[in-house]
Amino acid sequence: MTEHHGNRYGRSERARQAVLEAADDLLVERGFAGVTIEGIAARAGVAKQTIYRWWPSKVDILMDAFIDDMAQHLTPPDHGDLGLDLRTHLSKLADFLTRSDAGAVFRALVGQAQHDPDLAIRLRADYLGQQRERDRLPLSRAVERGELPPDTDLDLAIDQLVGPIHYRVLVTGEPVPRHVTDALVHHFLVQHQPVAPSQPSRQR
Amino acid sequence: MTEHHGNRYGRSERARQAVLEAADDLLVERGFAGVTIEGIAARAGVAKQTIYRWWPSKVDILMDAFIDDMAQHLTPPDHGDLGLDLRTHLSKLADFLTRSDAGAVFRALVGQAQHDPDLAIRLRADYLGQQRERDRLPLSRAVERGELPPDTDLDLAIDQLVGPIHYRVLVTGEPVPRHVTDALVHHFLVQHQPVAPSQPSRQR
Amino acid sequence: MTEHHGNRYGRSERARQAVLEAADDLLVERGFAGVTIEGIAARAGVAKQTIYRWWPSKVDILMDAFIDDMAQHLTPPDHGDLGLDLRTHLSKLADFLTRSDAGAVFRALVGQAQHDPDLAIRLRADYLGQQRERDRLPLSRAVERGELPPDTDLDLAIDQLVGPIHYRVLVTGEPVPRHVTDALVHHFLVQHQPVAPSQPSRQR
Amino acid sequence: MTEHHGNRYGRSERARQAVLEAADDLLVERGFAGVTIEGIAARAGVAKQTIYRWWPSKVDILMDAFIDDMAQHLTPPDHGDLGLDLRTHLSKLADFLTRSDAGAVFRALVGQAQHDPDLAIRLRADYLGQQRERDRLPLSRAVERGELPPDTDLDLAIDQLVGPIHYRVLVTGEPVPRHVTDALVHHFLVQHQPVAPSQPSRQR
DNA sequence: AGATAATCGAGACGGTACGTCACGTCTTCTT
DNA sequence: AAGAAGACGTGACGTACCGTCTCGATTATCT
Repeated sequence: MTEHHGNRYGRSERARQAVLEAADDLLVERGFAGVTIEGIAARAGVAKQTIYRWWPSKVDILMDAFIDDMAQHLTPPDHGDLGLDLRTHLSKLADFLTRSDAGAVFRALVGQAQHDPDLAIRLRADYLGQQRERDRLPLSRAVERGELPPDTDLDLAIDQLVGPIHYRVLVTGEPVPRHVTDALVHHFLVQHQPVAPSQPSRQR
Repeated sequence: MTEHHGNRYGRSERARQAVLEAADDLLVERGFAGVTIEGIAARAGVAKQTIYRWWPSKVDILMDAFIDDMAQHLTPPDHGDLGLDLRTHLSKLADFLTRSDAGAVFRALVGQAQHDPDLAIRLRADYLGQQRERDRLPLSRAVERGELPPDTDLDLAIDQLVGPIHYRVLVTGEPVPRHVTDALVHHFLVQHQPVAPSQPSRQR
Repeated sequence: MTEHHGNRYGRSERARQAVLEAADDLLVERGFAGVTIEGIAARAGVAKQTIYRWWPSKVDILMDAFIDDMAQHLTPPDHGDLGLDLRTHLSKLADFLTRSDAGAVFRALVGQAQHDPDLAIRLRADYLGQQRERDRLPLSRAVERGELPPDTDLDLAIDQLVGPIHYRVLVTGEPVPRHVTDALVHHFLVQHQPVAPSQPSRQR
Repeated sequence: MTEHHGNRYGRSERARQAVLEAADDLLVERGFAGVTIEGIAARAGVAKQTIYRWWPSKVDILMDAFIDDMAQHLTPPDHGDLGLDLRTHLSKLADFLTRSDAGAVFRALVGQAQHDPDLAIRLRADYLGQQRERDRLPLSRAVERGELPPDTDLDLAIDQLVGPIHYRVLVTGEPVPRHVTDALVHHFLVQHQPVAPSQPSRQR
């Protein structure tokens, strides 16, 4: 890819990358209010018009940055054991939400989505759909393996597993340590485990 | 209360009410971005300085408006039965979050809190603490009645019950119908019911 | 006059002066294209909005500055002698147009008026009318004194006297030295002097 | 001339014409400020780069358009009579300045020249020099015929004749009807007519 | 019965960021 | 080589609100 300043046959990849990085950096450094089009343009060494040419608003920039970051993340493992898979997945999810830069962008986007129905729709279309697919994987595999009954309501199950984590992150602000995610998985398994009366031990 | 333009010994209640109502109206009519100090002042027939004298920022105005609205809401009932209490409470909570004007203000405040750590702190101090007390009531009463074991982790229980509801409201945007809240309560009860090994049926 | 930052009972005189001076300075230093609202605001230490509050455009600022500068200028003398009055007046006019800062502003305004009919109208209303009155004074006094016939077309006379000066200044760019203005006056007097056939000398 | 999009051996005459016409049209339709390179390019169906390749600025385009229009205009007639020649010439000049499209372009260029010394120089080099030659013709012929004394200052004479017309057009905005140009000629002839003491009538 | 001082309305002020327009330069592909 | 197309960095435009300030009017209490 040759360096150029743009022409009709394609936009400048250099400008695109610089904008996404600048937006990401500004969000982490100064918070959502500190992300301004002018600030991004100045930090990225890019013209405001170039930003407006390709992104309708600053949240679209953050969305692009977020999608780029998320490309390969949060795909749950497959150990062939529901409990282990879930514990690993939820723990990673909690870490992502509370500790990573991408998680900070996600929180900002979800926050802004409360004020902006269009953003909410795009966020669901561009990210949450895929994420829900990933969240569903360990469960559907468990159904196939017979670990879960075939009539299990997987959507409700996902809400039960990831809902409390998001609630802590977005509402109460409490941390989500490992023992919390493990406890969520434990209670979930209790609900659905075929009750085998004579073997009471089902803890990991 | 007589109309007046200021006096030496106290603020104008009329101005306070007008500001809170204007802020509320603007939020509902034009969304969070449409709530501006200048807009509130103009609609309330109040000087900007009067607003700045009494509120540090527009979110404080919304918070005041919200607290006023919430004064007596969402106190869970006491039927003496954990399942019934929880089903009623969660259903009301879901309605509040998804359907009421106050719920719209709450969603806006939670959204803004993602960008504004100070607001997050105030929101927890001024509202969430009380709300969590109310959420805890049915559970603590159940412990006293012996419906739940005394070592139950009530905080985790609350997260399990209200977390999925908030997750739907704030993140996925899906509705929270009655059968969802009932299912949440059902699964919660299954987890904590003293396991009676020889009677596998545990559906209500 | 107490220093203040503006209130409903009057604008800031300090800001007004600073804006007019900044505009004047920028015109002289960088030319008309160098006069920008942002530049004026920056140099005057004033907010752009303050400029837009009081002036519709940059030419209005220059007009104000010009009117201020012109308040007491170019009033022709009264020596009781038409030739002397006119020679003095035209010479001062030429100096004003070619050498003074105010003249530079005038040339810029006349230039812009070629592109902007509204400005042309305002320029005539706010300045040229008064200036024409001043130009007319020596002539009307001469009529009263009997130096000029009472049916003299004074408007045409003014055009004949000041027209060539403006032509040089605005069109050909040639200088307008004293001998040129004197020659204009001389020829004008020749035209209108009552022809006394037997006394050919009529030069001063 | 075949339609083409560039070739190796010379510029596109089609593009040149389209640019000049577009510039002219925009000036007449939207005024000087409405003439932009981007607007010309769009209307002419020409790339911006093509314009920049051949003209340094938009005023150069207007200048080209103006010179094209002016090729054969305003050459004064030769009736062998100074008064008649001048009356005809000045009347045509006034019409050109006040009524023609080319006159509108000329006024715009003179206006812009007040802000742009480079343009002023080019305008004088490319147009005013030739025009001054044309203005001088009737006078120099009159000198040759003996109608004017050989020591007449022709430059001053031209300024006296065309100066007031330009003054009205550029400064006061008054119309320049026939009787005004005739009066200018009349007064000019009075100045220079050899004084014949015994015949006072010298009106045309 | 005033006098008085905090509060009120109004709105001008110095700022920041917005989103748009046109500039003049560039790169690419076509003719 | 010249042209059409259009992306690029640049800078000014005019607008919307921000939070601060000053002003004159209002009015409940205190002298």
